[in-house]
Amino acid sequence: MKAGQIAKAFEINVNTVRHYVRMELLRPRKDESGYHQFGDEECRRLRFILSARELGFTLDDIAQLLSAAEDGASPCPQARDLIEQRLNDARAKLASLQALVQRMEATTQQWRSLPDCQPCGEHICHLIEGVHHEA
Amino acid sequence: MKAGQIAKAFEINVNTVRHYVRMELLRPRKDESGYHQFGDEECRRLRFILSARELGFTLDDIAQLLSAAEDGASPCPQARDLIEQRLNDARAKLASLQALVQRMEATTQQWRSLPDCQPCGEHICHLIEGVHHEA
DNA sequence: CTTGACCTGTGAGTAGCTCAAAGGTTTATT
DNA sequence: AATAAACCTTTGAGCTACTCACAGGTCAAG
Repeated sequence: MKAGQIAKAFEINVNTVRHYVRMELLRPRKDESGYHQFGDEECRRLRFILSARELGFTLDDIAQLLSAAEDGASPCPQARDLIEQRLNDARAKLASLQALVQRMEATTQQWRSLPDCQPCGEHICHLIEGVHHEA
Repeated sequence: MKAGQIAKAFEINVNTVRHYVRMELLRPRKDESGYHQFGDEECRRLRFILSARELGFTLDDIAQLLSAAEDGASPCPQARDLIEQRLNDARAKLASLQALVQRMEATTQQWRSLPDCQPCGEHICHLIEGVHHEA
């Protein structure tokens, strides 16, 4: 299997495959003419990579897990640790994103009843700066 | 006002100020010895930038809005358009992040009742690959 | 024997900072 | 003064996970 073929098999961009090769998450052999040869082992690794990615592991995490597994160790304890961290990260991101969406929704809502402003030398955009002409 | 002072005044990292200068969102004059001079106009711009950032505008959006305002036009119509787009983007991100967090939560939950696995030549990590030995 | 479809490695672009390095200026202390 | 501390400047690079462009090699079909 060459790069394009494994990419098609897993339905991912061939550049993603090459990216993983560059990062050394995948380490295919090469044939005489310099083409990568993806065998069963590489398919196994790629399947693992994609599953882990789905679960929010970073590529760096994945590299660690793969490297543990290569050393014959169980990657599970690390996986349990790492997913906790990623889950915390994700929850934090989620919270700030939720707050952002709420701010944006409230803002667009408000803007519907406000007129456009003209540059006045004081502010650049009343809407954005939240300056509501009172009185 | 020099870079460090305006940064402190707005409670942001001085490197962020410099970043905005580099992007030309801020364009302070320079004194004889090459130091940036942030005056009222730059404070106004920075206040605007930070407000817009809070509302989810990209720095690129902000550059457009500033440039419109500089041309004497009202940035409001653009702002209304752009925030719709950013809101759509944010909602999409939010949805996929929510899905991720749910996947992660369900997964960590499941993992609590599953033992660590050993490398078996078939899979790299049963936990991650979701292979549950059935029967 | 040429065209087209692959393949390779490398460099750069994406967003918004953040930090480091190398060097100039100003201020405070001795 | 001299010197050191605390600023300032520009520039380049690092972060994440790709994605694309480019230059050039390989291979199968017509």
